[in-house]
Amino acid sequence: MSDTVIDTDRPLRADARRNRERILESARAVFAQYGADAQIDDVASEAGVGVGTVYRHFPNKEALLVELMREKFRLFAARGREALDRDGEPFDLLVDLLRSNAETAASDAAVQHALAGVGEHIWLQAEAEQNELIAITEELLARARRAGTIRPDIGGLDIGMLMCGVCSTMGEKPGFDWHRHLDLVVEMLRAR
Amino acid sequence: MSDTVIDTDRPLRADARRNRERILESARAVFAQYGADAQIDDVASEAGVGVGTVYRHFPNKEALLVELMREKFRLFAARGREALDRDGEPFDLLVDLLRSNAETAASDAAVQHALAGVGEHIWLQAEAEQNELIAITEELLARARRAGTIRPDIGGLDIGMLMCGVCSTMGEKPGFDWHRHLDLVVEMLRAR
Amino acid sequence: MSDTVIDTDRPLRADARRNRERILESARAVFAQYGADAQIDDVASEAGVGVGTVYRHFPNKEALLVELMREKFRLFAARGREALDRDGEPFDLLVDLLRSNAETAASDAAVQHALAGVGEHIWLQAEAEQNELIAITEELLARARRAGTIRPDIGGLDIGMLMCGVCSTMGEKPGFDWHRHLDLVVEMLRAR
Amino acid sequence: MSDTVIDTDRPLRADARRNRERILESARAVFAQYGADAQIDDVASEAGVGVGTVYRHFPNKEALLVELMREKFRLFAARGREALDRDGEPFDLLVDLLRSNAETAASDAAVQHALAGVGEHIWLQAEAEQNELIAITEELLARARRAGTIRPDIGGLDIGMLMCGVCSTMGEKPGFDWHRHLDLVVEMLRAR
DNA sequence: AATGAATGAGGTTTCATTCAT
DNA sequence: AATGAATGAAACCTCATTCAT
Repeated sequence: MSDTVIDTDRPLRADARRNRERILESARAVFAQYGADAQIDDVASEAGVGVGTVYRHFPNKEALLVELMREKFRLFAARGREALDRDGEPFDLLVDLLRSNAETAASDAAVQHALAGVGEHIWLQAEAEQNELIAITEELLARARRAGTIRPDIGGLDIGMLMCGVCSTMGEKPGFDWHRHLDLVVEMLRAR
Repeated sequence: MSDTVIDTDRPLRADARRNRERILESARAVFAQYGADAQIDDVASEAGVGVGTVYRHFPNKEALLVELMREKFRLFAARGREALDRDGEPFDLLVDLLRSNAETAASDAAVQHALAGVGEHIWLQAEAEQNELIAITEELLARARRAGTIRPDIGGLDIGMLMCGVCSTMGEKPGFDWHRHLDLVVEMLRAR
Repeated sequence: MSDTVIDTDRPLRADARRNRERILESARAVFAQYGADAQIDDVASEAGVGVGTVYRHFPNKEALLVELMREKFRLFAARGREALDRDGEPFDLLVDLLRSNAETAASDAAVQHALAGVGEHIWLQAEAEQNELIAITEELLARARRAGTIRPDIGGLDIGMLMCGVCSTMGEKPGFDWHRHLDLVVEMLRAR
Repeated sequence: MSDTVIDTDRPLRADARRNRERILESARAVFAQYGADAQIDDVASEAGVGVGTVYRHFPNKEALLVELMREKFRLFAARGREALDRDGEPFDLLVDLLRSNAETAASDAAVQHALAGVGEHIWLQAEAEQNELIAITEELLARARRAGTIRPDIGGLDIGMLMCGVCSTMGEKPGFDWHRHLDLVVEMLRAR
């Protein structure tokens, strides 16, 4: 803790932090491409470190996946906060948010894995971040509700479920098109 | 089909067929409980047969999973055909169908696995059954469209995607409730 | 045993014998092509019988291989006897014999397997046939010795070893040419 | 080589190298005794390491066998080089070489397996070492040819084939005696 | 006597995790 | 703190042989 002051003059800790970053970066890339089946060894060599170093920073594979999911949720939350700060019609802001989040998920097999069905273990360990995200979503929903542009009975968890659903159709299933799926969801959300 | 007649005079076949049935039954149970990670050895011992017997009937694990999915799709299609034969408001018939199919999926981890996101390999090998299912769904949709009780732009593949989405929220994720998810989907489908 | 008389009026036994022949025929083909790694199932289906039938005639895979080797030795011996009956320079007769036997071996992976190095188990169970073959070879050698056209210190076992050696170079080893190998052997055998 | 200098300051490498050596040593022993049918697990436990360690050093069983064969070829080549450095009648030097190599092969079932007939896969993957060996043999042959003590038409590949042949008679086949076989080969090689 | 389905020990290989250096 | 070699429990699959029909 006391993050602000001493870090720079303790080179090893800075080194370790840099390593942690590199590991996460590689993990992002590797898991995004190959999904949760990717191997820790691949993450390590992509990061240019030994496996042991990965395990020093993350007790096991799951923990690494969890951290990646947390990151994603934090990213989604950050975008949500930006949306809250932005001017515009609340419903449209929400839709933009959902679209960009979906786009992010579409390029990351590990996210799809965690969001869609399997990988509950991972899901369950990111509760704080999810709650934060849901809270922010609720705020957007409240504004849209006030504006009368959204179905009034929709809650933050509903948004979560619907977006999980969209992610589940992002694979190579022939005939499926998650953009269309998302469009349908958006229409469903819109006030009549 | 014509179960009553010829079976008795093909004794060996009957035996093998019974085994095949038992294997599928066990596979259903084992995969339903442990998902696609379950082991062939477990399926075999659950069925009370040797591993070799499983491999005699299904060349590998995937083939077994595929067969289970095919079965499910056939079941869904059969229910669809029943719905087509039944009297009633087309949209309501469709909704009943979706509800009972979802209920079936909810009790089977392997189906969720295949429907939700991962397991595209499996999905891709059940094309014929999927197409059959989609065709039947289209017929139901057509009737509902004529009755004016469904959103007119919804197609069979849309139904497929939306139901995949519902399946993706059937896990233990806290706060999620697939019944609610399905209700939202149904409302979206309903003509305004 | 009394081969000539009773066979025709005991249909089952005739049937069985025909099966045995078919099994051996298929075994010849299958093992010739794939070597000793070929599977009993392949032999059975090639023969158009069930595996059980193969096992009724031969207690196990080895026994089948042994029988095939015995056959080969008998064939070699038969050719040897023909050579003994034929007129001609004894050494030349011997060389012709070796060449045609080598040609036979060259088209049969299982023979090579048994003759060359591995497969002693099989070798050891065909002693009677080998001794017969050696005895015939000795007779040919004796004649050639009397004619003064062969190295006088060569015995039947020597011929066996040298021919085993030739068989060991029949594989796909690049640069190797068993015809050349056999030519060298023949030159060595010739009296100076 | 330069074994004396750098090794000590690369500790981890030294460990791994020691393990690699132990694995090869055990593989030598195990394959020598049981032939190519021996199991990787046996090699591992003989070496006192886990199976995974064997697989870290050699991607599969064949690779291990190949390395053993390469070693042998390198040993044969080294002996050949020694012979080239030694004074003496070239033909006699060659014969000594062949005898000692044969003796080595006689105590190693895996070598016999690879040299004699089967195991072409293995053979084919040691080409470089074979070519080196053949080149050295050619040099010995050239000297003997100049000395007029060897049959002038014999080439390095001929020597290879003949020695393969000798190896093929090293098994337990009754009546066979590879020393006698080698003697015959030697006489064949000698200039008349 | 024939069939071929069933058996299951045994084989190779993978990969998350530990641990010596 | 970092390394990457080592570990070994699985996982999948094969195939010689048995046995119910």
